[in-house]
Amino acid sequence: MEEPPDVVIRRLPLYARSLRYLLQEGVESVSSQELGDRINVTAAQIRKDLSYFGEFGKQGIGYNVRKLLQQIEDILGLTREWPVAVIGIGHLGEAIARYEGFRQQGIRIAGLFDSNPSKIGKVIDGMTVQSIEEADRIIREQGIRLAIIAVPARSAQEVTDRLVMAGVRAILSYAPTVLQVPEGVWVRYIDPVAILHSMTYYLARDIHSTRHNSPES
Amino acid sequence: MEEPPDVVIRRLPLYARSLRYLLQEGVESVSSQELGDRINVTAAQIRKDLSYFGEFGKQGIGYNVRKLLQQIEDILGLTREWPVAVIGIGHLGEAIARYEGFRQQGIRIAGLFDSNPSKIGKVIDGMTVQSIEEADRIIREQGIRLAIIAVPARSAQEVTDRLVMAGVRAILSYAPTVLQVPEGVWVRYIDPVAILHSMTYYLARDIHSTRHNSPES
DNA sequence: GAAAGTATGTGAAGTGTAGCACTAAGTTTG
DNA sequence: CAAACTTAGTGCTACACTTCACATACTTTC
Repeated sequence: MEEPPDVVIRRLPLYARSLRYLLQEGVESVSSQELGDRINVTAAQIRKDLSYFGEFGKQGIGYNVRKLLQQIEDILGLTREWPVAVIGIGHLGEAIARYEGFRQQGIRIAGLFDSNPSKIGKVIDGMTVQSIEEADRIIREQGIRLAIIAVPARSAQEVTDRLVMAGVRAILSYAPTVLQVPEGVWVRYIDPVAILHSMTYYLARDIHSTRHNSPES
Repeated sequence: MEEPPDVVIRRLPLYARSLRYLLQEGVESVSSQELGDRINVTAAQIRKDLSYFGEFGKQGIGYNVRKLLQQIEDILGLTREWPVAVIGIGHLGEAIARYEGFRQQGIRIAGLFDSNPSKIGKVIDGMTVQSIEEADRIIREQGIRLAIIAVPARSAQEVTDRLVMAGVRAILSYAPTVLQVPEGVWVRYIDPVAILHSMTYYLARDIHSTRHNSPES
């Protein structure tokens, strides 16, 4: 079996989420077509994606929602719980710490860290903000491999180096800068400003012309 | 000249940002190689991308930082200011409203909206949270075409329909659900949970095997 | 229980993007 | 001022991903 491409891995969580919604709605069976319509992905794409991991459907029927969800969660490693460190407890870091969506499905906020002494000791949702100095030890002790960075761009690289040194292997960064990491460490970015700036291109163009080409991310 | 693909449009803001940093550092000239090294993009990619819009460099020299930045900002429509409506003022919406990064470079938060009466009237950074009922009028009056959605998944589609009806043409959604929009409306998503869930795949795999394929988003 | 209907899994074709490698044009060196 | 060096712009190639379309398999209908 071939190695699944990263684009496929990125779509799996969307399939999983959609299946969770279906489950809540009490739907027990779904076809690749129905699932695809919900998330604007073609049926063939879904079937191809899943085929990297096995055969999960029944011809003539479709997929059992609960079973497929379990299998995708298993593939993604969501059957266990992943402790996550959050670095940088400004407005954004605090919102992340409080976000219910993280609590579920395999993610557990395991530590909040900041370098600003005025933030340290602050309690957010039952968790105490700790000094960044403590991060190394706690990451090592708890075997934390996932971190979310919400610090200013200027300190993001320094924080990253530190985290990687302590054992973090996957980073979700909200800092508006590209991080350099050694082989074997995964970085993904959340960059709302860049997204907005890319959309203004189309808005500006649409104002000047009437030409349209297909939107939708 | 050919229509630039969307992937290229999405990279332009990254180039722009990197050029802004270079400008702050006092660098006046940069080669595609140097710029690429900073943001982990090949030199050829940068040159190819820019070639969709014209010729901005000097052979043997590279690019004038200030000039290239201006030209990219011009392409992206960032020479004017885009008013943005923010819908959903929970922890995240508030963090968005307070984020300094939005204030700069063409984006101006023009209105904060929520459906929860207990939120309405709240003042955030000098802006008063208004009822979602007011959004239609204000979007029309101010010609707002860009919106950020930070509402729960269950109300995201309803809010979207409303915004589109009022004239919004580009939406950045933080809601964990796929939105259906008519032709001519752009939607992009920020989905930290999906990103984390895609990274756990690699973390889980690395624990079970020693095989590595290249990380980095 | 045969025929019609539905939907998966997948080889093959099609599409789009990234990178190579070369030409052209400028600069620096001696 | 010529030779060596640097770097942009770009046609072409290679590759990766998406979509098509069909064989297969299961279900429902009559």
